[in-house]
Amino acid sequence: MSITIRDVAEAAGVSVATVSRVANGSTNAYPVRPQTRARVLEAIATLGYRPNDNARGLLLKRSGLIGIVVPDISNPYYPEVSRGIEDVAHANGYKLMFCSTDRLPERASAYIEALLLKRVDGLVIVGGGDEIQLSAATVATYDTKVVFIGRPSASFSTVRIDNVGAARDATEHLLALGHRRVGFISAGTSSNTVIERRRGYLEALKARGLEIDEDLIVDGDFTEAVGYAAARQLLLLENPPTAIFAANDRMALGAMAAVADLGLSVPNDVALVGFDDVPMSGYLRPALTTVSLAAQELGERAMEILLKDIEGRPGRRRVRVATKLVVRDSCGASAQSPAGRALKAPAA
Amino acid sequence: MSITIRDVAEAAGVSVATVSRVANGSTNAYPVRPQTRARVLEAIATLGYRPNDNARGLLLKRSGLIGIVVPDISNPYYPEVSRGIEDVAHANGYKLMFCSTDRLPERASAYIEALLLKRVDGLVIVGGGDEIQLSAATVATYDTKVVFIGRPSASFSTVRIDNVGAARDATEHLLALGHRRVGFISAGTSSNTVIERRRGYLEALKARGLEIDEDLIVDGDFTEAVGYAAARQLLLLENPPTAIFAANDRMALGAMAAVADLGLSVPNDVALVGFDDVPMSGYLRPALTTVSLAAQELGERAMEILLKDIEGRPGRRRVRVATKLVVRDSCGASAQSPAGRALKAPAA
DNA sequence: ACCGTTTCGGAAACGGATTACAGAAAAGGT
DNA sequence: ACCTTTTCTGTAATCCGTTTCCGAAACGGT
Repeated sequence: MSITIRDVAEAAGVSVATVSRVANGSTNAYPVRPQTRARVLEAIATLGYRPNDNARGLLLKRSGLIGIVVPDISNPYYPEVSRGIEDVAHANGYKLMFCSTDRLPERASAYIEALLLKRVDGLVIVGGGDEIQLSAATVATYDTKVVFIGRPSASFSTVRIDNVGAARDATEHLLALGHRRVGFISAGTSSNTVIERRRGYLEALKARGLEIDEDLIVDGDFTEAVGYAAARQLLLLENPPTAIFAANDRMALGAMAAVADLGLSVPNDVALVGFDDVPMSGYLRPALTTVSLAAQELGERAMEILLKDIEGRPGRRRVRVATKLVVRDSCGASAQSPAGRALKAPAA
Repeated sequence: MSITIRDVAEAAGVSVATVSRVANGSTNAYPVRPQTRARVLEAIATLGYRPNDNARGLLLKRSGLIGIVVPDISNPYYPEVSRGIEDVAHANGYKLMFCSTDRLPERASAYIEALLLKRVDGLVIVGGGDEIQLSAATVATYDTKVVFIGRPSASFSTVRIDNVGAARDATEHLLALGHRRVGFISAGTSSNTVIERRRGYLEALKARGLEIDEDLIVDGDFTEAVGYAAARQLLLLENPPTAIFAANDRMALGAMAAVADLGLSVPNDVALVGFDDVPMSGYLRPALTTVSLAAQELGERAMEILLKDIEGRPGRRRVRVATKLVVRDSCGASAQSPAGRALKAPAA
């Protein structure tokens, strides 16, 4: 059916060994004469030969594949991370196998298993959701390099941001602007990420000696729709918050819509801060104040770790990528410093 | 190093054939005694045996992989398409190899080549960009099933939407609201998709006997940043448009920001219509009027075609997925029909 | 106890590419 | 011309699962 190396060998009148040597950069130890090489290359071209990666992988014990598992492809944050991984992977001759679990445990484990069967050379697990349960013992059987992005681990390499600190800073920013009732739109307890962001929020309140009002903490699920509902719930309280901190930008967008639909305005009636700094956030009006976390860089760092591991310099590495509060208009701070509006000009 | 089927056989005191029969659903013709089966299963579990997919693929000539190539993972439209593909693929035991070309020709061809080397069982090429040049003769050498989403082809199966018709309807909608100067934010000539949308725009104007003002057509590139710049350029014309039709939602968002920054308002000063209906669009305020194109369904249809092809019922299939103009607030029509505001309640 | 079925398990071939080893051809030296 | 060295090419083993073909064991019947 498909063209094998033997077909090429026959067409060129040489042995399979010679074809192989031509196809890959011929080993210096076994050079191929230019005219022979030319004959082989011609045969490859005319037959349209494509070496079978299964056969290569079987023998070489490497697939040239990196597996990447993300919780939810429709959240723009993950594509950004993926792009970082992809850029570094591609530059080093690796290809990506990309899987989105949609936060479904069965799908998550099915995908991880499939990636292992494919003998990926490395595995990047993105996000801290509990749809993925990985004991160190389990991962130890994987026979591939593993790195986590945004998930704490005592045994494996991780690339993370300081969610607690960033959320604390974001909340403190609102408090510094004079807000005393700050709502928080959370997202369950299934994701480490959100748990940490919530902790940062609480720490900021405590640092100011404010007491925690549980009514001000509402559960979301990372989507606009639920952000909308959560904000609505907050704003319809007897004693509504004057500021809302949403655990991600998508929920912040939903919240912004809810504020508008209640006839209120951001930031005058309600200040709003998000988290992630996805591309759209700077183009909302009012532009969204949010925590920028260099998603692409997270991916790049993770892939670099993987490369080192693959090249035989293993070790548990832990990288922290810096975050930055991007102050735009939605928090109301720009009235004092118009420069905070990052996107007056289209240059992002 | 890693556990092979022979290790398992030895541990269980049986032959490799028996292990294989247990691991897969034992062929009816060669049953395995329950106690033997149990011994084997136990050995598999304790050793943590994972059959090598390279070896299987080599022998069985199938990889269980579907390759998918998208132009730009950061545009939310493509993740939606992917999810459609993924759902159907996953339900049928196929896994996805996902690649984003970032519209770079070298990367596109490198990825397609890599997917072919991996012997994917099927290939979905998404988008109509010219970074991918595929002659029928080239694809014919691929030795895998191929389906295009959003790219016309005389020789291969396609899943498409009626871009021309949808753009015509969207433009006509603006014209029906009384607009006579309607700007169009395009996106180069490299993508079929945008060429068709532009044609639809022009057809709508012609149908009304309006003459084309080239100044009203500005080039974008699918991103918010360039949408912003393009809208700004349009609105600063001596004779600016009263309505703008953007070739996708991301550019529409940029345009919305530009309108606001010029001290104008949507829809009162400028009516705005987008294309794609990405998740955020319903949560912008004003909510974005846009063309909804069932991205997920596109993916599902494509994958279904692939499955049929793989199962031995080949043939060139052409599927059209319906689009729908979702009238929200940004076009100014909702003043007449408040029901047009699709997202008063969070239920999307 | 013997024979004929049925049920199970094993040996071996196969898939396609890589590479160590050996052997052939060409080049170099006298 | 002949021998040594260098340069090239071919043979065959190997990677790991699957499956076909056979032989062995177990069972039932008489």
